[in-house]
Amino acid sequence: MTNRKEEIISATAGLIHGKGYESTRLSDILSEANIGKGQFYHYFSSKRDLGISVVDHFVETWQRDLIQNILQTDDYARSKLDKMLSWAIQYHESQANMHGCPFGNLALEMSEHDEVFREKVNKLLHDWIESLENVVENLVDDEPLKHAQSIVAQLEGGILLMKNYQDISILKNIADTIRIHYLQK
Amino acid sequence: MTNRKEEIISATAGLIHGKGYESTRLSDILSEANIGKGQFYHYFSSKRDLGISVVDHFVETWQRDLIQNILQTDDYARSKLDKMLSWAIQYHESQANMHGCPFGNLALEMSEHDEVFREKVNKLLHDWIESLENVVENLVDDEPLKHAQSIVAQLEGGILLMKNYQDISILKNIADTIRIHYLQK
Amino acid sequence: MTNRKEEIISATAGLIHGKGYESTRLSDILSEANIGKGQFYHYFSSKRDLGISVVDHFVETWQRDLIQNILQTDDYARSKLDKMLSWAIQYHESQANMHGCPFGNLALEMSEHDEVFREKVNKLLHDWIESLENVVENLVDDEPLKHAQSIVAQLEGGILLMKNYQDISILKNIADTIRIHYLQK
Amino acid sequence: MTNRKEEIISATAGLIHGKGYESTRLSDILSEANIGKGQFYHYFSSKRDLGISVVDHFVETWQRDLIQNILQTDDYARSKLDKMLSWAIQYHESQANMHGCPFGNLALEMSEHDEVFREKVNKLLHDWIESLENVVENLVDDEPLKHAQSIVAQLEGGILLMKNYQDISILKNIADTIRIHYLQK
DNA sequence: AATGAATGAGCATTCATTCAT
DNA sequence: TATGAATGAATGCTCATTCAT
Repeated sequence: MTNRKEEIISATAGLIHGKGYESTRLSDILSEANIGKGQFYHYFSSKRDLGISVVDHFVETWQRDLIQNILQTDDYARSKLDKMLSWAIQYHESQANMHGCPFGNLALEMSEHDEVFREKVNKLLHDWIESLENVVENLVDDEPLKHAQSIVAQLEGGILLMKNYQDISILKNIADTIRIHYLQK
Repeated sequence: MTNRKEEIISATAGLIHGKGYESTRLSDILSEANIGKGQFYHYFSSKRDLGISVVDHFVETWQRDLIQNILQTDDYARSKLDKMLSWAIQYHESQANMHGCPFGNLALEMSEHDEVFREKVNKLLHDWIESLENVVENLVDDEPLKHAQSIVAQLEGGILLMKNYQDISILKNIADTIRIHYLQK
Repeated sequence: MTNRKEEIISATAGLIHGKGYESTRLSDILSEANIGKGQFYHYFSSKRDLGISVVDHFVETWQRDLIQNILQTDDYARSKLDKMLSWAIQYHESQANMHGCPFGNLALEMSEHDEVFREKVNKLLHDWIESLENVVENLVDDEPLKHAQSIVAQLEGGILLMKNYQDISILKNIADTIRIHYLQK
Repeated sequence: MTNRKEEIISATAGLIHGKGYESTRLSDILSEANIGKGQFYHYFSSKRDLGISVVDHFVETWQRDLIQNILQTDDYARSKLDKMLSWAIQYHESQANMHGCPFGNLALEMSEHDEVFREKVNKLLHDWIESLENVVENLVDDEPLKHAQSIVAQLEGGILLMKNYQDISILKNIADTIRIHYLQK
């Protein structure tokens, strides 16, 4: 049953988000998903194969929750940007430990090691920026792409700082600064 | 002579910058520094001991090149911010591969694994933001700390995007956006 | 099947008896048991884990062969003491090299290094002395505990001398002396 | 100066008594004796060379303190045996931790590994038993050698038990039993 | 007589993957 | 489908000894 495969992917997604891809051992996955080695290799050909499925899983979630359900709705641009910022903060507030952004983490860990990981992360970041560009062009006069890049960079950089400070307030400050710049007038 | 120790640190700094701390194997260090195992453990008590020395090495370099020689000079605030952005771009342009920011990389890799690494990275990020706050308060009317955080976040996030895109132009875009916002008037 | 685990324990028991715990290298165990490293760590979490299993194995054997089957039977006290001495001599005579008493060896090697080893050895020695005390109280008028301690000490000391002399006759002399003292009248 | 060599031997004697020969690392010796590697290899050709000197040192001490100054004096036999027992107890009482008998420890650790160590320990044990035989022949009617062996075995076995119990009272019990047997009449 | 840098074989352990059942 | 025994290269580290100065 494919449910089992999905369960393994979900269980591993949490591990990879928290510890990174390399530091997530097969044994961690096995005990987290409560399966044996044979079953693992029945569903996946290698740890990397699972890793790629996990990235796909993250991508699907963000495509749906962030891009489709927030950035590509019929809402007002101001509202969409505001919702995106709230969504980001709530995402990190809901975690017991501040693991950071799964894509930011994977971007830094895997970009130079594995081209397939890099491209999948790249695609998501690109889609995010592109969708945000369409939102932002209603809010600025010039070069909406650069504004979208700047906003995403601020968020990813803010999450990086937040993770290192282990303090969510820095991400909230960043969100405030973005709101003041683009929404307050 | 202590030169040998410095050589090992320098050689390892490049490896850790490029591959991360965990993925840098002792065997990589040994062949990069052209030494044997015994010699390594003569100078360092463990891989982690060396890792900490490497972080200290990065911190010293940035404290000198970025904070002292750019942000804390007698220069005009506008000039300091401009030089910082140019320095960042030149730093990444000079590398064969885009390894990203050593501190950003370590922040994401080590924050949740090793408190000593986290604190050292944290101290540098904090000093950077603080020095930048003093610069920025001459350029904005309100809450210079948040502006400094926002600028550092944009740079770190921009470097993260750059590394994943393997394209430096995105970092240049971010620098442009910062210049337009703070310097152009 | 758990047989494999037992095989490893048995093979290692001989090595530890002959060379001591520390001097028994994992590589010795691996080639003696004819297994690979991975297999070893499949059955045991560490060398120490195996070491403890080996001590348990020795304890079980002695509890059965010496304490239950000799000292705690319904036999006459004189007969029990006599059988114990014969058992001890035969134990060391049956070995190609005189490795000494596994518990005496471990007592001296491990007492100050590892509390778990010490306690396990301690328990066996204590049970031995206690069972012997019950035997001896039928043979002496005063303080059977001290007599039991004295007999065990003579045997352990005699085995120590035997091992250093590499000559079993000294142990036989000790057994004679004990027989003359407690059995001849 | 030869004083330096003696200092190294003395410092190492304590280490080997406490930790055994194998577990005493060259680095332990170096820091205990406060010397560098070069100096060590100036005085000794190897760790084993030092180890043999340490055994010689122990042998000399016991030859003097036990055999000459107690067993081979003009004292009464009863007094000599009594003094020997008191000397043994005081020897172990004066130590912070109960390291056991240096010769018993070395006998078990080295007998099967190194013939030179074995022979040196053997010689001392033999001399001890021989001297004690001469004492004991005044106290018993038959086979004084076996009595001397029995007494030494009881002491060595008692020290072994004492070390494993980490309780000196068991050695005192053994000494009592020997006194009652040979001295009380 | 002395220093400590350098060597390298050896150590216990980890881990993704394969294979027999 | 599923189990977990088996593999073996690789990892970080130890340690007695040698060597250049």
